[in-house]
Amino acid sequence: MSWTDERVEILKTMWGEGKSASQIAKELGGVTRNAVIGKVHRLGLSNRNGGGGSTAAKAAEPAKKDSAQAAAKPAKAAEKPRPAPEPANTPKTDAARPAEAAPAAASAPEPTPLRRTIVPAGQPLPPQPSANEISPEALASVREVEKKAKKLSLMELTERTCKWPIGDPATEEFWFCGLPVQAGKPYCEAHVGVAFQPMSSRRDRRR
DNA sequence: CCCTGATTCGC
DNA sequence: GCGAATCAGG
Repeated sequence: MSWTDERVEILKTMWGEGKSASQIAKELGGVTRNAVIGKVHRLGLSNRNGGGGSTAAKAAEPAKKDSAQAAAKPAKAAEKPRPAPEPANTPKTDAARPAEAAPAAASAPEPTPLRRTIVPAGQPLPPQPSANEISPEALASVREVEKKAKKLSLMELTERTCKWPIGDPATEEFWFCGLPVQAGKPYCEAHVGVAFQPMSSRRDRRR
């Protein structure tokens, strides 16, 4: 497979939308995520904004044995042909909402058939409409997950099993989720969702 | 172990 | 230019 204009465009679009290299590679087919990343770099569009689950922009410290490329890239800011896709958004409360939620929502398209906001390639994903409150989806997925829980005991927990407790510790009805955790988090995707709340929502527990 | 992107370097 | 291997990290 070669990087045809079409494929490059898909790459640019998806990368711009925050898709991961592996996702893009899978989408394109015939290439590995390494190839995608390599291409991304060669195209000069590496640092995309994100934060969240992004681990990028960490290796700024070469610390090589040989003095190959001392000063890396002092000024790389290349303008992107992507004008602020935010026409007239008027957040009443605003309160700086970077993109903390975006990656989380786009990180698990496979397992959870939540909202599959497929964007017809062509134009980048404009705003990130889905303001993530607690989101009924999150709660729903938690309930869903609890049904699929592996019901692990304390002793069975490992570093990569969700440690979300389910049930009442005072009864027999108690176990841990046990599903695979996402990154370095203690919980699975769904439970991370409810454990790490935006600090919004949940405000009123109006019971 | 899963995953992420970054970088290097032979091709 | 390409991308596997490697690196660095969550």
